Amino acid sequence: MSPKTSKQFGKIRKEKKELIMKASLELFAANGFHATSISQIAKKAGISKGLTYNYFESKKEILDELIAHGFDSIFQNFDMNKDGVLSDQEFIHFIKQNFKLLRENLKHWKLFYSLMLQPQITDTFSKDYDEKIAPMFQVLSNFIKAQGSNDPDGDLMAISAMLEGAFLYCVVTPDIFPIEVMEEKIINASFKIING
Amino acid sequence: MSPKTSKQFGKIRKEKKELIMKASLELFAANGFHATSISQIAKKAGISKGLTYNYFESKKEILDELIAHGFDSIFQNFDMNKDGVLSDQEFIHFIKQNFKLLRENLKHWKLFYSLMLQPQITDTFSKDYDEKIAPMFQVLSNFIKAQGSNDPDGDLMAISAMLEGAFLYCVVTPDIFPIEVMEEKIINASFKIING
Amino acid sequence: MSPKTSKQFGKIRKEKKELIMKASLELFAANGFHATSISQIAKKAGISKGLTYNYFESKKEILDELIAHGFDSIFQNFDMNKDGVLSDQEFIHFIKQNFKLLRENLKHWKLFYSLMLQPQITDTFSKDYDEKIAPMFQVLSNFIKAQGSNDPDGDLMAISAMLEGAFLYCVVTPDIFPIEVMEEKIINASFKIING
Amino acid sequence: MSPKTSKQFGKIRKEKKELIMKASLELFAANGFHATSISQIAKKAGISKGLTYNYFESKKEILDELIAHGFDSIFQNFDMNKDGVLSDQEFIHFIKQNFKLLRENLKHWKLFYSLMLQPQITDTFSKDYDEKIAPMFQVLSNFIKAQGSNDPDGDLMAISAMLEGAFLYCVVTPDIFPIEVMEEKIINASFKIING
DNA sequence: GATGAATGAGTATTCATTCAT
DNA sequence: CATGAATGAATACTCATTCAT
Repeated sequence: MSPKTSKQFGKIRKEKKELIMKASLELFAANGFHATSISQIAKKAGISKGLTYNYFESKKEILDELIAHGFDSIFQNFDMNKDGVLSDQEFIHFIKQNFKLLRENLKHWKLFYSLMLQPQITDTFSKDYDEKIAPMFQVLSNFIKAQGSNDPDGDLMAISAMLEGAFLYCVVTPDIFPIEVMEEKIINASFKIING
Repeated sequence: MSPKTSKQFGKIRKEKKELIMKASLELFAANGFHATSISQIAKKAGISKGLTYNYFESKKEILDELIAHGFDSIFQNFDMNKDGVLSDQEFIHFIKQNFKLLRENLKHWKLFYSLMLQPQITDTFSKDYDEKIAPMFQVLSNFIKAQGSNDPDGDLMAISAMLEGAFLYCVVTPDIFPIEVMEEKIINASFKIING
Repeated sequence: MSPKTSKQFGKIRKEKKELIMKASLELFAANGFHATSISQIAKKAGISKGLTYNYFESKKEILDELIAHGFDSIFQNFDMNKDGVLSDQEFIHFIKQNFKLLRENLKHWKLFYSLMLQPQITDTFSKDYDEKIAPMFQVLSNFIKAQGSNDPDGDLMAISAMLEGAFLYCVVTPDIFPIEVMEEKIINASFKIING
Repeated sequence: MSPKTSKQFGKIRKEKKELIMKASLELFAANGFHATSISQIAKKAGISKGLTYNYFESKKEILDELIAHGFDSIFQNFDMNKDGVLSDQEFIHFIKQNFKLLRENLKHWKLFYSLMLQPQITDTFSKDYDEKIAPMFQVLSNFIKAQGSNDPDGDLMAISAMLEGAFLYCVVTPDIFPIEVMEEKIINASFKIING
């Protein structure tokens, strides 16, 4: 007879919101933002269209929260040794860690890549992304220099491109490129580039 | 008032069609397929909405022809030495040739990349792309083996990823990464990987 | 923990209901019936949406009760001398009394006027309004005749229109037309019309 | 076989636009702006919902054009003797002219009155209305002063209110108040007020 | 009595596509 | 070949109302 406590309501809100975001992420990643309708999201989440708007102001806001949340879940484990110098073993672990995060957030990465190619959707996104990814470059740069490369900038460019391309392959054709093998080859190639 | 010859008509048709495709490519590359309307295309091409349907069955068909045409213009210059073996100089030229094609067709590439990430748009596209790109892999593979690499498959993977990533950088942030420099570094890194 | 008496409950009910009606009146008067949502009303009244339906069957019913209640609060002080004859002083007092009621119920009047112009909202409203307002006409009519007007019906028409227009001005542009001045001029003009 | 000329298209556009505005005016006047849906407008105009947007950017734009057009059709015949002085006959004619315009544009007036009471709909509207109506006050003011009234400002106030109220009666209950009679009584009363 | 999550029908608006001329 | 008026289905979003707790 008593009304629900605000704690109960909070729990419901949290769970339902996650449900909607999960459904949205899958659809956005699979079909793109524009091609995904609120109806589809609601259907996939098993709720009514109207309820979506009890939790999000707009379709765009779902995307924004998804991006913010994606960033967090990807980059929260990403802060070791940012400014220091990595040993060979630590570098290897660093790359493996990145691939691990990729594997665990494949859909987020797919979403990010597709947003990159349609920058008008989220103008703020690019900036955030650049800021978040910059430390990664810094780690790489430090390592390359510490290894005594004779062209640190060039090597950084090549290795970054290689990583980006490897990620893209994993995202687009995860079943063709075995991520574990890719991972190992990328690590080996990195050392060859630096020490070559 | 002399009636136009069918040859003249053919020429007009061809030119109008190219006009529409040019407008579409720019809009699709800039804003994405879904976010681009037939009205925008017609306006940009300087024709009426209705006329568009005189040349294309649907919006989707414009995209399909754009993809097909993009493939052609990219890969038509891509058939030298497919099955043979490249010298170092020829390999360098081959990579440079690829970057040249990229530079000249930046919008097509942007479109391709965004389509890659939304495969449902053109299911046939992926297959075509794979078929078209396969010879490139073959050329790379041949070269790597001829260079005496001790892990040809691994090196191919790494170099492919590096190229793909380099292309992606050039497409997404053409003003940040100077393509010419990128080109040189990629070539150098390739040799290091193979010979390292 | 003693259970509330039914009397206490009744008091709570009454107060909550008045709270809702007060909030509704302000919003309806300011923004119109259609442009006002139950959410807004509930928020303004500091209660939940659902509770509104514990006191009113529907949004429409709030309006209906508001109208009924508005009539009451306006016309309850309005029954002196209905059938009798007014002296000059009493007539003046009568007009002043009307302006006083107007001033005290400006929002009700604004609501009434806007409803008048959208009769479909409350079909019953017009009839009620006519019935309620009829005695006022009667008082005016009696006074005009007693004053020896040579065109009682015409004068009634003119004075009624003048009062209605004055009320409208006061409702729509209360800051432009000083009600007190308006009041005085209307009274003077009435005598001029009757005695002219 | 030949395409429609731009002249033909212009004619179609003009006629269709008027059709939509006519339907909209009737519905807005009868039911109010908010309570009228685009579906209703399209249905009444005998066209599809979509076509409405070929002619108007939004529902609000229909209202705006309706207001602008209403002003024009009401006030275009309204510029005689604005700054001069009216004889008795000219004053009578002036009032009659106003009632004539009212009769011919009853729906526009109804719309205007209902907008007045929901000022948030068109903030610009009030200002325009005030500017347009000001000359009318000027004409009245000039006449009253020329007649030698001993309280010109007060008389202007009373007469303005009387006119406004008369208009409101005509708009709201056109079948109860015979406009012609009203007209005559208003004129008489005006003279009584001024000369009283 | 009180809450706010949930629903579903409704609203304005967009847009690919058709068609008469 | 060329036009743009016209359609209708789809889309994002709103809101009165219900209901489990």
